[in-house]
Amino acid sequence: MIQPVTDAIYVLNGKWKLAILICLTFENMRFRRLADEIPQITDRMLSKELKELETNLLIRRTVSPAAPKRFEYSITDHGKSLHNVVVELHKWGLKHREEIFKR
Amino acid sequence: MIQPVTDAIYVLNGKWKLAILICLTFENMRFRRLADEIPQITDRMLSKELKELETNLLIRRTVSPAAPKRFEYSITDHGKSLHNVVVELHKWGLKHREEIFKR
DNA sequence: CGGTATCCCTGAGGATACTG
DNA sequence: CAGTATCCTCAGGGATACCG
Repeated sequence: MIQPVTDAIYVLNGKWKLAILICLTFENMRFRRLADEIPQITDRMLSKELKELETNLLIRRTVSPAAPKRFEYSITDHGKSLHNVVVELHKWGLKHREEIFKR
Repeated sequence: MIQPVTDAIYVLNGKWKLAILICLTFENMRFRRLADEIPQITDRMLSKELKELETNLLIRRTVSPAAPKRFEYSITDHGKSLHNVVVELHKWGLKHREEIFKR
């Protein structure tokens, strides 16, 4: 019963996963662009996180056929299906902040 | 914009937090009972996680006045307000499992 | 541009023993 | 029963340099 919840957390685990997913929600991006959008991330971590997201089918990496080759990352339908989760986390995060500060 | 999401994740972070919260959703429990309900957890980790959950106002620890003193943990209203988050994580976790296995 | 390869360090979490 | 105290391990993640 708790397992699916744990699974979900596990997939979203990693310091930059949600930042990357949220970026790609707005538009498709190439590697360098993502690195610029997410200020503190290193190339190494960006590379690692992208691979894990791809393995979990949340994003996809496409290569343009023509030269110069371009590698573009985009969110999959499965990735988009995280929307409700993110919305609830967002709502609760705001609420929690209030709750903590009013004490 | 991403900050509240990060906050929420941060509060739920820790290997046993959700397990503990879900246990306490069903009934109030004392330390030893929780340790029994969550098979792999050690006393040290249970103690740590309980303290963090209490600091974040998700659970409360009450001491019975009469001897023998009993220490009971229960979920707060704020803790209960995580319900929607947990439900969405659960739904998505199930969906994700399907998605991964059908490949 | 789109990454790898190395090296390193910290902190989450485990094992075990002990206490009031 | 309800935890603390100690010690230890390992993996997540940072810094930096390099490659096709």
